[in-house]
Amino acid sequence: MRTGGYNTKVKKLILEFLESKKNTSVSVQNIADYLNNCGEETNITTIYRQLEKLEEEKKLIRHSAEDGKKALFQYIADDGECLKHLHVQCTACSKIIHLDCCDSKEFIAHLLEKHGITLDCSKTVLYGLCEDCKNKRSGA
Amino acid sequence: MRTGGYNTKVKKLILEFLESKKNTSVSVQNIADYLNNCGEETNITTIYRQLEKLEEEKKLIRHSAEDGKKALFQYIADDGECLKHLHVQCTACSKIIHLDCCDSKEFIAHLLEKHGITLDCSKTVLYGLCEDCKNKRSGA
DNA sequence: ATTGGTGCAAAGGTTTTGCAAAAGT
DNA sequence: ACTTTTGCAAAACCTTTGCACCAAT
Repeated sequence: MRTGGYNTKVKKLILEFLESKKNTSVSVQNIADYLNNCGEETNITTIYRQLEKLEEEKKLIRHSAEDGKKALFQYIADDGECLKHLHVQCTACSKIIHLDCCDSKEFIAHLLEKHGITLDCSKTVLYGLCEDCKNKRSGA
Repeated sequence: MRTGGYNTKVKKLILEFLESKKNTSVSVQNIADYLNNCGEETNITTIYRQLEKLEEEKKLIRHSAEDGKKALFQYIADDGECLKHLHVQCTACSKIIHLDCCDSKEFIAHLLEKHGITLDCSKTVLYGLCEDCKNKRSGA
């Protein structure tokens, strides 16, 4: 039995969009706008339902916008590596930085060893200012 | 000019409640229920407005529930230490663990030095399973 | 033919806003 | 007296649900 369901236009386009936005997170509205631009006007309900499925298939992770008032979605690398490391999202430009370096993995290990905490990387997003945005800001 | 505004019953009670819940985060509804139990029935709008002010006064931080559909609030230690370290919230029992150990601060320093990222501890919450909940789960 | 996907309308939940009345300073 | 806070009603916003219809296998 396949898990992927049918291959519909909407599903393909959503995945395509998310893939092209690998380094950010997108809102339901962002997706709706994209589909509109593709000439594939899609009811927002359909988008919600597709996202639900894509989340189950572990093709993306869901987190919430900074204001906590809506959901944002992030594409996950096919190899599943994204589920093993943390992500930082810049509070200014929304760029997502993948922390797949040793030190960050050590931090995750530290949490487990010293604090007994099993971190859930799919639910956690760190927020901060990235280098580029900091420079822009101090330059201003 | 004072920043604190007037000292109203509602404000006092909300702070009192948040202080008593230092190690969790509470929702607006939690606060409303508490006020009700105190015999101080309060319109939910008022609670939202008080929380807004308390946030400005840096007495609490706001983050979003796991489902991303509502805001949660966490009391901040008077000395402001909470703004300098990260917090983990257990996805099972909602307990908040303060990461004020050296290794965690090293991690924050690492993000700045190696990745140029200035982490914002007031906006970041890590999610994972705490030791107690993990043991309960594996024991079941 | 069967199963899964879609659109629409309606409803649910959380949060915000405007205005007049009440309370704190 | 003056300023802030409150309550109420209404609205805004995001998300979910039910049902009939359409599309993919």
